[in-house]
Amino acid sequence: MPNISDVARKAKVSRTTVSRVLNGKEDVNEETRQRVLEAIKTLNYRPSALARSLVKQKTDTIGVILSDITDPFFSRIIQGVEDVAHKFGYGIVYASMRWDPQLKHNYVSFLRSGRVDGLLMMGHTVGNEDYLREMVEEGFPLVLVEYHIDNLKTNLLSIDNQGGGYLATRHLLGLGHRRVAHVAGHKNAQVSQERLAGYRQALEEAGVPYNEDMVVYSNFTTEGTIPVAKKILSVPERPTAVFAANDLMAYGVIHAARELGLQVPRDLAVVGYDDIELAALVTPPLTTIHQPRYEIGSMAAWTLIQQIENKEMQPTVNEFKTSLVIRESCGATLRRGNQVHFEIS
Amino acid sequence: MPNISDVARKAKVSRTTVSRVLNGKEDVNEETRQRVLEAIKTLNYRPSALARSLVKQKTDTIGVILSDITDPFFSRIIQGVEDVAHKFGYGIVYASMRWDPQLKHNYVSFLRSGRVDGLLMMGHTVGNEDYLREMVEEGFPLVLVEYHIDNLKTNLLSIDNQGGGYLATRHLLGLGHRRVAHVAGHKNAQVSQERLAGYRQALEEAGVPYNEDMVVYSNFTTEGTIPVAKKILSVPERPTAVFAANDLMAYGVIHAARELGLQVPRDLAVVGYDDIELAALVTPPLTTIHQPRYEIGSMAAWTLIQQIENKEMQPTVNEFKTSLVIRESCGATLRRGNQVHFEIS
DNA sequence: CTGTTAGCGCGTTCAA
DNA sequence: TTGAACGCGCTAACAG
Repeated sequence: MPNISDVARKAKVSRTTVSRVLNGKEDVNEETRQRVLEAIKTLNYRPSALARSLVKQKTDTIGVILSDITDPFFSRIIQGVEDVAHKFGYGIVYASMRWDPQLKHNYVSFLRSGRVDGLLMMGHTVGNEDYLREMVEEGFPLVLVEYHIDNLKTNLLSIDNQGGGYLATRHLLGLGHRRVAHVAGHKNAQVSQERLAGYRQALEEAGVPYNEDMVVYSNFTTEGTIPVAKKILSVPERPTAVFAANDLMAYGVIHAARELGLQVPRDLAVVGYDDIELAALVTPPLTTIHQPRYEIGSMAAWTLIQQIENKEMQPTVNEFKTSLVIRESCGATLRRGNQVHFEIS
Repeated sequence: MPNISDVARKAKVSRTTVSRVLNGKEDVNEETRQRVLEAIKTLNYRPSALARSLVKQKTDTIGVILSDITDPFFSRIIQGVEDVAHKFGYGIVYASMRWDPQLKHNYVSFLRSGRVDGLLMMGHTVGNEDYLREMVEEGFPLVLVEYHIDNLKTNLLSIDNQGGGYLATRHLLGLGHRRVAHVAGHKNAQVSQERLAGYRQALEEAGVPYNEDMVVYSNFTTEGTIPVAKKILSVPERPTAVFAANDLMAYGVIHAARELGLQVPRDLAVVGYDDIELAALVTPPLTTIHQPRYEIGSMAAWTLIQQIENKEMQPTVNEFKTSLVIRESCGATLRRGNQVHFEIS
């Protein structure tokens, strides 16, 4: 790979001049500029982003660290992030930490040691994260999505997870169910706790005692959910409804139910969470909690870029609301004709 | 952010010595080492990966460029890539080019200008890609997945797409179908052409004339497929079977069919491609073409790392086979009891 | 065992 | 309009 000196030599100018045409400065004689351009072309020269970043202390890149890059929940969020980032001239690099706090920490160090101008983190685990505090104190641009840390003054986009869990559970209770189970997400994921809290809130409001045998933790995947779903559906007093903390797990529940000879929604009502694209399109179409994912992604990217380009900016906090989307997996729409009173959500 | 000189000053040694303890060299007095370590800790010093990469001409990072990071097809591949890369001490950065050749080109330039040691590319578009030729000629480590370019001597992992298309179509023909439609993928994706060729091959073999009205192009997404699927299912002599070039589009077909009052598999047989995780788990379970995705991903990463660490290596070519997974979306298993002769695949 | 010197590839003064 | 000199933060070669 040729470097800027090779070009300078070939064009018979100084490296400084090459640098000037590279960066589109005006004060270069048109003739020399052409000479330089030609040299660049014949040498097939490409400036080193590395060296450039080193001297400018700027990479024009943002890093996105997420819990699991294969989770469809992130798909629309990522689109939002990309659209905004590209518009502002930033590239994006992703890192997938696969719910491993150690791997997450590694990636944070990896990326912030000069590789990116700022970090967007989403899909978090609960744990010791003093290093995030340090980052914030040092002024490293950071945006967290769905991740509240006490006394941490940084940009935060939160989604009303408790509200979502509440909506989902209330819907099931409103349909007359009393034995409502909950399949929670990753035990050390913050959203799991919040959605569970919403579930409990709805139960309490309806006067249904909380029974911890009705709650199982899973891992946000369909495959991982099938066995635990089978277990919870095999107890003597089996639940008649399940609220799953994401759509993938909801399909795990549905699949498990089918293997046990139960039909959804006839024998079991199921509500999911996330409203992934497929939720509307497969059978049964899933009743689920919708989140404005594209908006979350674009807002997150915008916030991060603002902080990168304006270090003085005060941290912002945005809360996004969720909504219930009623489809067919809990029988509400089917019953609409004759049992409207069941549907109160 | 403190730098290595700050540490050196604090520990009252030279920068070189700091560098030595940083890189775990043995020839450092234990006492000085401790002094340095302490200085590092109190200053909260973190070495700049940027500067280090600049001097070592090595980033310990591989870049992965893919067509659409939100496509579940990539999920297991990515897991394979990550497992291998981490084992060898490499980080990974992803870029999603969203089927935009220009964006792809941009990301290639972006990443190879010193940001990564090698590039893994998958999910390709057909187009002018002389820049890939240049990369290969310059010896830049490169692995292509499912992307054949004439006379390009680089590492290639190919999957037998034509064979997969053939398997899928033959299965439908073997079940007695004669009006078999095909929903192809992105028009400028290479895999689309190959799977289409397999479709035609099977038709020809069965003596069924090729009818181009039976082929529509879509974009590998469920949403994008619903309208075109509706169109192809609304012709007077409507198809009784559809081979879709990926599973997401197969679900688009199924959804469209349902909206038209057709039941799958009773009124329409559908075969997908990819065998994404959800394919086995939603209703109807999808008959589809399986590809060894985890193996593809791990092999791709391994090959790339080999080339990075051993520049003399000869390019390797690996071809992976596909297989047909029979589930319920084309009625084969349902008929097994009484019409076994239909099933020849 | 430790320090000095040189250089990775570039951008940015400041003079000329 | 151009170039020399310096520095970004780090590692490597060579002395001592």
